[in-house]
Amino acid sequence: MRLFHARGYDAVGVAELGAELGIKPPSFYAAFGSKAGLFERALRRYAAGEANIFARALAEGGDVATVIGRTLALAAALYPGQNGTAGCLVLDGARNSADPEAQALADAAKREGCAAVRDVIATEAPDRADALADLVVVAMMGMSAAARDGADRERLERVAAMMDRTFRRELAGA
Amino acid sequence: MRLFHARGYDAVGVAELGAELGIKPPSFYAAFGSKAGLFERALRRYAAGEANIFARALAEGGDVATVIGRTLALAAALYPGQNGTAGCLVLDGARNSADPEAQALADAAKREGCAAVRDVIATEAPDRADALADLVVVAMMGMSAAARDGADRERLERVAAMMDRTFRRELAGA
DNA sequence: GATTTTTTATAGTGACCGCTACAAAAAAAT
DNA sequence: ATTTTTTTGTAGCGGTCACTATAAAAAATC
Repeated sequence: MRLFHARGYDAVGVAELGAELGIKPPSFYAAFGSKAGLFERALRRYAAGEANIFARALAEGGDVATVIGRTLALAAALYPGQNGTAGCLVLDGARNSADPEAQALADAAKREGCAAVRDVIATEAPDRADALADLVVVAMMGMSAAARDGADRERLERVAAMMDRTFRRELAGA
Repeated sequence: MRLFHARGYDAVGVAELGAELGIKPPSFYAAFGSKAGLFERALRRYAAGEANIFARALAEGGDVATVIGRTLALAAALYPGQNGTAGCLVLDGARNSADPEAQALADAAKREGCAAVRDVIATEAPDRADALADLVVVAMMGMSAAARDGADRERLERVAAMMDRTFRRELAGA
């Protein structure tokens, strides 16, 4: 998960993944079936843990604006990463990958996350849920990309604060 | 340029690039020196043409808010692309690339573009130019990523309109 | 302790990568 | 028209890719 997160799907080889896990290729394939098989498990583990910032923000309760603002703040705190693991694995892990299977896996995870955001927004603004969800997702994708390009937490937090104000205004009135 | 734009630096091979240009590998290396050499020329051509949406927006004049709003609208119109060339070549062309030379070339082009945005914003808001430029750049990176994930023009235009309102509000008052 | 089953390491599969040596063909110069 | 230079195509360089056949070691069963 860490290697995929740090360098992206294509840039990491099976031999290196095995070395990180302390196993050799045959054991790797016995355990995961394929490189994409491990990627799928990495995506699931990622989405099931603390990296799922929207789920964490949602768990703390509050109205939609509070949840979204908390999500953006968590993104700013998490996306700088450590050991090169910047940005979001789901959003950017298979970006520009030549492997259609990896693309499909990441795409499915993205759709799941985006749908969760949209559904929560729809509880307060059913008519504009799609547009508002797009706003949030574009903000997260942009922050993930900026983090991968080296943006630190301070810069991301400034952006997150502005995006939070934007979302509240857009949610409140047309 | 089109192949790099559509699939990213690593996913395109020299043989395929040569086939697109109607030349064989030896002629390719005689003309461009290396794969990264062609990528550099592609980035320059991209930034020198109509894909440099900020330069186009700036050329039409107006105050900072007008220029930024126009930039975001142009991004929404351009980023869906055609023949798979979605998003921005500079922002996403070397994303997750394993080649440090390609990364450095794209990074330099990004810095150049970001500096241009910051400098223009600084003419009206010198104190908050960095933060406001980050907001714009994150918006563009997010729209580029969303376009690469299949977002169409309509969705991007809705996001661009919201980001335009955000920028005007943030520029106007703290 | 002997036998069977599972797991692992060694080694290598064909395919593709960026890149290039070499020689044939085309162009230019004499 | 002959020679020289440039350009180009053929073929292949070493290297890495995801993946696997085979056989040795370890574990489990009898």
